[in-house]
Amino acid sequence: MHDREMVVKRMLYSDFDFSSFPKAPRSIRRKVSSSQRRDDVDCGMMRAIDLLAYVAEKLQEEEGETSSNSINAFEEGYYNQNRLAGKIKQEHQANLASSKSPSENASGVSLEQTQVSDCKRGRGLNPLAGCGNKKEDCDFHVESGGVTVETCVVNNVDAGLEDGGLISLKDPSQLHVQCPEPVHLDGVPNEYRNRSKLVCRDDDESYCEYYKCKDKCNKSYSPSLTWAGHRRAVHRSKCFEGTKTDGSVKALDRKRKLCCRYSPRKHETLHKKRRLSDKGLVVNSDGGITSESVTNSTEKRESENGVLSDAIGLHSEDSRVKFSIKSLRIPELFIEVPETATVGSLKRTVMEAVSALLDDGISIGVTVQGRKVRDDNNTLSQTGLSCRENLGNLGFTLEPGPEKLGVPLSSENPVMSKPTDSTKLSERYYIRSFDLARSAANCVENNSQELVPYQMDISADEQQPSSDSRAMVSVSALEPEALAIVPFKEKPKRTELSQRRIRRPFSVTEVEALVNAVEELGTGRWRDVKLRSFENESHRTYVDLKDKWKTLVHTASISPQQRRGEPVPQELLDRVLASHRYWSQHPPKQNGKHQDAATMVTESGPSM
DNA sequence: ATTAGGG
DNA sequence: CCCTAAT
Repeated sequence: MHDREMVVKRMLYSDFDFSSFPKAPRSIRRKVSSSQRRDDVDCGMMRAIDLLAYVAEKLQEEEGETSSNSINAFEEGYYNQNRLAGKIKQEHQANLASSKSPSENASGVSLEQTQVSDCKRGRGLNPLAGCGNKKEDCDFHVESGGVTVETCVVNNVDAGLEDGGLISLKDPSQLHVQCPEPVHLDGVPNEYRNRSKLVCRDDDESYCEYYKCKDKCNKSYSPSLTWAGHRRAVHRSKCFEGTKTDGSVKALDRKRKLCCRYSPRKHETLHKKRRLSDKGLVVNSDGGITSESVTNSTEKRESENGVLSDAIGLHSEDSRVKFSIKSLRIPELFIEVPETATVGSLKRTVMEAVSALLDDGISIGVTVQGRKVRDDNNTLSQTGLSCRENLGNLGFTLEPGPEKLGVPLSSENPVMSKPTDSTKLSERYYIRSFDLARSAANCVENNSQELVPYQMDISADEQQPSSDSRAMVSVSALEPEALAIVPFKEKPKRTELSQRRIRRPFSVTEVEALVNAVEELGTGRWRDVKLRSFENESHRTYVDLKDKWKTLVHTASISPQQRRGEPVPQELLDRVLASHRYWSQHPPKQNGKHQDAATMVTESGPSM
């Protein structure tokens, strides 16, 4: 209840005077039962928005008489009329008081519900329908972002206009409407606020602006709560406690995440830099608020989302490795809750999920160069973590405790099975594996205060704005009892076992060494190349060398203008092409003596 | 474990 | 760089 009140209050922090709106008779309004209104809440919202559209139009007409610029008539009309504020708040709170239970939430429309439902409504609706207005063909767009307040107002408006009670106007100038501010969750950047305006255009070339909500963002997931690890089932029954009716956690594959996400947008470099390290809990209302939206208010998110933060600080001397862990995160956490869930319950769901994870015990994995170090007996230097050679590539992962692995879900808790589908019971369900967490550690070279960029910071530049590896909360419109687990269908793309390695561009020196080796050994002997010229560079695998050669050949084949990155001397590129050409015609003999560079150059002819 | 090639 | 198939 408190949560809902809070939401509503936030919705209503701009007041709306309702006194000038004629109301339908009480008898009519009373006909709308609580359940009806809940079921028809979307319609109610839209009708209210319709009303607002009409009001806006009227205001616009008013404005149009004195100003030719009517673009923002709607908003201006709202903002210029302040004196009738207040009453709607009382009405809305009254509605709250009359709602029977928090779960019904008939009038306390949640943020999620608002946005999703408005998304559903989408465009193409006639905002004037139901208002008795003659206008037609309004292009009515609703895009996600901030329809919240309208909805809130809508309920009140709706209450007054049930049964299509005729209004919203002998003298439109008497209308005094204050435009409610859109309600946004913390961290939503301005771009979404800016784009969240709704444009209502009619045939008169005049239009007003509302808030928009994209209708393509309707995808919802079946509520479920699952936990995953290593292709083996990991069920945390604790996660269900208190969440099985209103929330869920599910691991999803990365592709699925994209379904309800805004198309990527460019962000400032600063945001890019921070993207990965700042990623955290994100509220996603089916396209409304996405993870990449949360790129500001860093400090706050640090405290909110750093599940384990400021964990370790180590110092070093001599040959010791020193590093610090800024934070440990749980980025791949998926949570689904019904759209009727309140923000408060959403928070609780996340909290329970995280708590369950921690309470059930986790183990720490160590990755070096993105590769898991399995042998606990290895020394850091043995794992290639000599700071002299490897800078900033020590990583940690949070994993489920080993005792949690290998448990098929079918033998678990009945909650885990779909209660309505007995055939499913016989299937073996697995919870998708996913990155429970990962972190980057700073490895500082001995005798140096120079910090190596965080792995995440570096890779952030490589990431698209809608990059993965973040927690996301989506909202589902499905029934709470549709609790389901995720059948294991496919191998997860990447788990903590195989974190992507940091990108480390080859230096010219390395390129030269590579060219020298290939000239001598030929292509196809990458292991030998590795051993010959890169044995001490543990982060360069023979596959890396092979790949680099491939890109070198490509680079040498394109025009200099098309090349990127640190320029490779043309002389080297020429040698690359020469070697490539030569070894294409002279496959290195297996176990045979290798051709040396002199021979190659000779046989390549004068064109070299 | 290596190599080759597509992504 | 990653992933996978083929050796």
